[in-house]
Amino acid sequence: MDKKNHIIEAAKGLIGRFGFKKTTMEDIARAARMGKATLYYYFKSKEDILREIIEREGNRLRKKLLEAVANGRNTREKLEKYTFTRFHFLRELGVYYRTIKDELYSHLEFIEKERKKFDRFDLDILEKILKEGMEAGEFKIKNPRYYAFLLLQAIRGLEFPILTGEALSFESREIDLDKALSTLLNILLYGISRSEA
Amino acid sequence: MDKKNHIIEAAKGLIGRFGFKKTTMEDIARAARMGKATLYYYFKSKEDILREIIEREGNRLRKKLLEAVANGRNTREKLEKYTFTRFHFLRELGVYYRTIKDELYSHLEFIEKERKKFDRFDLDILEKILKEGMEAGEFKIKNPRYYAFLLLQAIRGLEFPILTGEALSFESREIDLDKALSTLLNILLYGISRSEA
DNA sequence: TTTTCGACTCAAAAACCAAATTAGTCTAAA
DNA sequence: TTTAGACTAATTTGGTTTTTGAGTCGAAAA
Repeated sequence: MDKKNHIIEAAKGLIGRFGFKKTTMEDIARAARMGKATLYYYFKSKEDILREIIEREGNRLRKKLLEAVANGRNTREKLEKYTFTRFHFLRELGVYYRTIKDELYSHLEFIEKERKKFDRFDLDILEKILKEGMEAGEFKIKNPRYYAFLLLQAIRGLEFPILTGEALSFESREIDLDKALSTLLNILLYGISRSEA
Repeated sequence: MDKKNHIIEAAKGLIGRFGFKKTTMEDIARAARMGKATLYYYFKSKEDILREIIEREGNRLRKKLLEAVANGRNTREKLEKYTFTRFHFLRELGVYYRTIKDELYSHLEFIEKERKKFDRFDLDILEKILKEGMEAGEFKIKNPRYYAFLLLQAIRGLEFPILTGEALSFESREIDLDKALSTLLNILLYGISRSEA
């Protein structure tokens, strides 16, 4: 298990720097100071190593998100902590995500699977936040899961440029994303009319 | 000028069906029933034909959008007409856009230019809608252009899947985008709390 | 028994080259 | 002013060889 971690760490570094295709099994073996065949004792394929890395990163982010949300006192705070956490994690992972995305023309099924898992998680957590808001009497909506979905897409509209590596710019200045996110939350919660009240 | 239109139409059909690279100048010449050299009398290069097509489509969309918005009686209606028009145009153009995007690994500068032109246009029109809303006493915000920007990004979050060709799905059912867009506008205008009032 | 490795295979990718296409030009004629 | 046929130079294609790298195996070390 400890060895497995060791391999994962080595692989993560290399893949992050050079991309998945450019990183060879020999490279990983060398970085982990062991023979190539040994890797196959712990992992059944090169793809399997990537699968594990992605799975772990996913779990790490989910854990972070749950912790972040737990600390919020009301809907506003929870949403803010949620989006910020998500956001900084994505930024941190950005390069990684992109190199992999670019290389894997053919999207691997486990990446697709992880993406779906995350979609569900996002919806679950947002739905929960909305339901708690309703219980606290903050507002009343009929279909919280549908609302969660719309919120999620709206938020993604802002974070999308990060994933593609473009800068989000407004009036040709690069934008402060935390601030933008915060204002967007205000709009979503209170509406344009009341968002500055 | 009429000949130019004729060429553009021929080219548009072919490029739409087979993509930009697969369509040869001879193909276009044949479809327009003229010699290849004639094309070069009207256009300085193959790229130049594409440039003109894109520019024209852009103008057509902008015109449609202006018309749509002009018919709205209040902010809500204007935004709805705006987003719906945008949206259906994008869907119609989807295939076109995608084949070109896929082929032009290297993004051409005139496409980038058109994209920027559109960004500005979007901001301008949304800002105008918001300002008119303020004048009508519907709401009061400090920085309408910044708000226009946030609105735009939020809306893009919903329409993005169209551009990439994915279906936007919620709970594994494909979603009615007009309806989703409409609800999102409610949220943006009135806030979650009041969006169902 | 569990773990590691060097040496091997084979499928896929890179490198290479020749042949064919095709964007763009030119000259001349309608 | 507009059109076209013949031409060129650059790019793309298709087919071949070479190299690389994922994955296996059997033996040895721990």
